Amino acid sequence: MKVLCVAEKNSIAKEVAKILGGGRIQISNSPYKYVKNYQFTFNFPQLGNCDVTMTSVAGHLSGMDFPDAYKWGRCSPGKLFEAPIVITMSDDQKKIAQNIERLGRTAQKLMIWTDCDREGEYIGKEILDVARKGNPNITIDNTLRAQFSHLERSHVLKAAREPIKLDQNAINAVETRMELDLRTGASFTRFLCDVFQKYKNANLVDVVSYGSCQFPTVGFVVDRFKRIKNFVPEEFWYLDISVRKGKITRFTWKKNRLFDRLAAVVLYQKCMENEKGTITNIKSSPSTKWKPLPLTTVELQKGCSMYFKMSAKESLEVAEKLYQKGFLSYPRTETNVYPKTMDLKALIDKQRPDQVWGEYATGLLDGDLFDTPRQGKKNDEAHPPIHPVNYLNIHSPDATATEKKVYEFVVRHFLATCSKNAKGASTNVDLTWGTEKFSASGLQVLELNYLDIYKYQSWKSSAELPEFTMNEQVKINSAELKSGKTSPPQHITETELIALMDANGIGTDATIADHIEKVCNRQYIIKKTERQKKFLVPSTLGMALVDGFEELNLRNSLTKPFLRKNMEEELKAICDGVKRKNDVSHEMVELYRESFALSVQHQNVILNAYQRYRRALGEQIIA
DNA sequence: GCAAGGTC
Repeated sequence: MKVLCVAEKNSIAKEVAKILGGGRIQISNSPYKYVKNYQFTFNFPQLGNCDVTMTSVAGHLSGMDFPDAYKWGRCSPGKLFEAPIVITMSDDQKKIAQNIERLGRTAQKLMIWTDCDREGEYIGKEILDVARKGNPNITIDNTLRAQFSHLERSHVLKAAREPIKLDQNAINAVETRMELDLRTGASFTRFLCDVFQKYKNANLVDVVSYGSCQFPTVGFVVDRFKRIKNFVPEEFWYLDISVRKGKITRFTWKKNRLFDRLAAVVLYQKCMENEKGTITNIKSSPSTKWKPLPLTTVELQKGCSMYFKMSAKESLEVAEKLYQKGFLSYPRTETNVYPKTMDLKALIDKQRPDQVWGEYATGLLDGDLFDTPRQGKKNDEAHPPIHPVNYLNIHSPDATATEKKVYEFVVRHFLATCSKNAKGASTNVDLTWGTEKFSASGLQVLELNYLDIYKYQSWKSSAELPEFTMNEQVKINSAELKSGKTSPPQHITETELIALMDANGIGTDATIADHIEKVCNRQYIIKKTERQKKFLVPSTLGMALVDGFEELNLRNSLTKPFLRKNMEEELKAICDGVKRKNDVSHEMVELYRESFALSVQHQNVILNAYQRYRRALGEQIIA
């Protein structure tokens, strides 16, 4: 029997073929240069000895679009909520499809090896539809679906031997997402371009696009910017006291601060009637600084943005190159727990030759410094956390500067996850003076452990506290009533933006960087550097869009993350079989249609917001 | 000239 296996990308096809084929594989080219065909034999329990061709696609095999009659300018944008949708293929996708169709003609069975996530399930359906064109005997019911989450040998063999079926619910969920994103994205984008037409002619704005991820992204940046702009500093008062015992120790007020000056003055005067205070509690406890969790895409991007000032897009691109060259594992992952089968020590072993961290790696293996990694709670069931798979000598001139940084970061992070937590001892002393309570704390770092390799973080001992005893009467050395002012929040950094998007389900690990880049290109937000600090601010247009849409008071805000989150929940309901695709699609389309109608009706509100900001230009730092 | 999601 002939079996056609299709993976989501060539790298998976290659690895799976290597495992199933057991070394006897024939490789041939396909019409598309990134896809190869691997031929071998394998004994499937239900099918017996089979001639297998393993190939792949390269992500989605098709896209969605509107028919010609609904192209830009040929219909009013609102029509797109009910327009028919056609499946389209790019030239590259056609080449890939051609390969599968041809291979399908001679195959009796199709086995899907796409990633085990929602999109993977849909890609599986795309593959099935193409293979069916070559061979009508192939149906969704007789198509096999391999279930695997990583490429460990026994796991892959089990996946080949115990296939299941494609999950129609997951396929429906993705179809719903694609349809909604297309209808809402295209309709609002065309509408907004019309609204801003006269500014486009003046070259002030380019395409004014709407996307269910773009707007909330801009919304986060605008939100922070406004909080800074609208910030009013408030004066506060606090007691600042010190005690002398051998040396001077400062104590902080448990009330922290008061915004009522008179109340603070009264308390201060009451306390000043006492010359001494009493030590009411002494507590020493071990203190731990936790090592990092295994590395996800989002954490990689946050780290590279924070420590190397790299953009999210850039760090992912670099990690991808390192993955293609075989140095790093697959860099798009949500998983922050290592699979049980992963041989951590073998991976550490590969880092021994390094002139900088080789000694540390050796210490982990030969000493007693190795410690079981922490286990995060996220698992995408498709890819392990990012880790080095092969040694790269970054001290040689071959690698680029950014490759060196990213590789070193991944290695140090990986070694840190396999190290012990940092340990310290903290002491807390409570003091009562008159009616008020104060405290002082000291930290002694005892063992740096992972911090020896994870140079991006630090943990320092504070000045040691004197030896106080319980109920000890101590003389107050100094006592002052001081005042200060609250300060505004800082401008949002790309790191924070990534974290906000991740936490609110805006985009995926693979697309968050793309969305940030897109809203930069659309000139909704601007990257700024001041005093060597990089941050993001909204542009005039970005501010106006967020303000304008907020002023419309839509039932479901387009600039906040809730709508997208809502859609995510609806998609999950489809996956779980709780809701039907058509119902969700219909409900959501109606919801957007209502917002769209109001936006069209009150488009002057959006335009006014823009004109208002343009007039205010000059004294603003926004462009 | 439109979306977001895959991947090279």
